[in-house]
Amino acid sequence: MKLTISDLAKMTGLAKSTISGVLNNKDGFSEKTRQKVLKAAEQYGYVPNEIARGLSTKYTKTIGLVIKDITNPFYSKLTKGVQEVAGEYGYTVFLCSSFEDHRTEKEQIQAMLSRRVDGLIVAPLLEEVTFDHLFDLKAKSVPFVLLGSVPGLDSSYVEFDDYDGGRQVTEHLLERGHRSIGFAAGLPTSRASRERLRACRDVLSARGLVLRTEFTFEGAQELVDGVEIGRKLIAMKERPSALICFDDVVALGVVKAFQSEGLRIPEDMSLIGFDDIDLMIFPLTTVFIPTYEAGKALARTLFGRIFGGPDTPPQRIVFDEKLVVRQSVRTVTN
Amino acid sequence: MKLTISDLAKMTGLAKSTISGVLNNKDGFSEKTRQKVLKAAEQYGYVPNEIARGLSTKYTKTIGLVIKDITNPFYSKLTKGVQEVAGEYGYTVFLCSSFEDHRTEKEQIQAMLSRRVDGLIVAPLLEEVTFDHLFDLKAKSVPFVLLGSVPGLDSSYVEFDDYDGGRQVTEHLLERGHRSIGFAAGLPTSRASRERLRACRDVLSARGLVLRTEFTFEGAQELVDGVEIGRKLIAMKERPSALICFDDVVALGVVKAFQSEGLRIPEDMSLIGFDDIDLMIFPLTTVFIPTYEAGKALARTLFGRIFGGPDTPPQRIVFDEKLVVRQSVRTVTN
DNA sequence: CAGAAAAATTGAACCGGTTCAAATTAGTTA
DNA sequence: TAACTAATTTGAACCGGTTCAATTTTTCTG
Repeated sequence: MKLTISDLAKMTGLAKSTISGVLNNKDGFSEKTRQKVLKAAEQYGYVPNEIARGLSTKYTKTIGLVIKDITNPFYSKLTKGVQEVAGEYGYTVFLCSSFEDHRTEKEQIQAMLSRRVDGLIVAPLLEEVTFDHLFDLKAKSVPFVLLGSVPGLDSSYVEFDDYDGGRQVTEHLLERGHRSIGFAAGLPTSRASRERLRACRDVLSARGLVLRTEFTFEGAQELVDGVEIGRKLIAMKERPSALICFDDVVALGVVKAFQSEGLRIPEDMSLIGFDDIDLMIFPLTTVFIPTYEAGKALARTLFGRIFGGPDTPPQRIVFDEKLVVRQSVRTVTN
Repeated sequence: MKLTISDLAKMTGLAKSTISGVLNNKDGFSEKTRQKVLKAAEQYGYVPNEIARGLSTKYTKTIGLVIKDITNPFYSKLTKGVQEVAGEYGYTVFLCSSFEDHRTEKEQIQAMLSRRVDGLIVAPLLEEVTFDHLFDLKAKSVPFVLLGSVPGLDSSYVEFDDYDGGRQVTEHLLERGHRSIGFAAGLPTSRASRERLRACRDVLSARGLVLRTEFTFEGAQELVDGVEIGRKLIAMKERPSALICFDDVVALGVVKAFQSEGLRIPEDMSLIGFDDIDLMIFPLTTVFIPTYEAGKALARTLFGRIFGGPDTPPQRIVFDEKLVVRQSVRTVTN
């Protein structure tokens, strides 16, 4: 059915190796045969089989991207960045989603490896015990770059200064006079969330304040989680004057809950998010995170390693986070 | 470096074919050798090379997904659906974005073919002249499913009843008393947009009304496009009483523009979108489109064809669109 | 316990490319 | 034109699996 290099060889009366050579632009072929081959390939619509090529060259021109959820603007924008750079290099990307499940993450990585990707970009779930699969990658010297560093693993990574983002946000709230602050944290598997929470606690305690447990929520990930947290807050007799949300999506959920009860942000509670997603129309004070740029950086770093060989020193890239003040935080005057 | 089947053969003293057979769960092997092979594979961490396997079996356990822009919730949700079903089948998906460029779309498809994907899901750009690449797929009998039918091409597809969606929306506006309606259409390459626009015109003209050219916009795709259209509308001395937007993202842009000028929806203009995206917190009247389900259906249909062979009759699946009335359309009383 | 049948294992060819040393052809030079 | 060099072209091995007819081993039967 499909035309192979041997077919072309037969048709042109040349050797397989000649066809291969010409098609790969190697020199040492007469102009005559070169044309003959090219014409035949063109005429019969020859499509090289990258699978076969990959088998001998060891390069599949393929990279794997393992993220948590493509539906989240954070990851879709990052993915776009990765794709764009990959395209420049003639690479195609396998998209895998861990769906926030650790076992799935491992399986996906395994699937990528068995498909012999030239490299991997992984946004790993943070699970205390089991980074074995990532250490394995290093041991097998598979080129890979992580989104977010993993303790003890000396690898390339791209990350955001989430601790500083958490700091900026908390200080901003303090400056605006807030003393009672709540925190809607993400899943415990999110490094970013942990860092932001840690920073928040640090900044507060430096002022002699604490994050009260009843104002601290966990596992906020999707819009509905934000809605639920919003509802809980509304139901409380006493509310924090401001809530820091793990990301804009969760913040949107909180806004939705408040709006549906006729409450207003920031009048009834101040709100802050992270990511600065494009689809935001609510004037949410948030933290800009260069996800698109990070996606590109991840891909560039990976290609650096793929083409640079196993001795390429690990790259660490940290992007700054930047507070974007809009109108969801009010000034508290006592 | 990497362990191969021949390595295992040497280590166990068995033949390559034995290793292969056991690893593929073929029967006809004694329990003793079976264990021996399995143990060795486990112990030395053997990872099968799907590339090599693909070369002989012709199955790469890989499908290609060509969409327009992963950043758009419509496509990211659809992608999630595709991924989920693919995962069930042990398949991995190549994600490609055409970035709304026809040449890129062709190149991406070509790239997928050269990587010998077992099948393709394509959300094709609608360009009058050149569907050749899709007809080619059929000619080469590559399994593929389209998102949206292509005129003259007898292939499997999954689509939404966009015409009916456009009808519902327009009739809803008419019922609410609107007579002066605007339309922010998507890119001319969008089938959905065309259908909706056509339906809108049809319904209006059945009532003796027309879509005025100055109220008809084209090329709305991202949030910023919506913002721009919103600004233009605000600047007009006379505005339509309602605007139908190609999708929720564009509608959000319009909302944003209005809000930033202190104007309100629906008081100052009614607004309707399409998609019913999750991230919507504005009470936008919109049309629900089951993108996630469609993604699953696309994948299922594709696997039906992949496993069913070339004689599998083309499947056509049409999902209904359903108006979701919220609060962005006011009732006009003359 | 020989002989036949059944079960288990093997070896070689193949998938569609790449690679490179060896062979062939063309071009120079004396 | 013979001899030598440079330019082309080729053939065989290899990449890591799968497949299946042929062979070897085991088990069963009379």
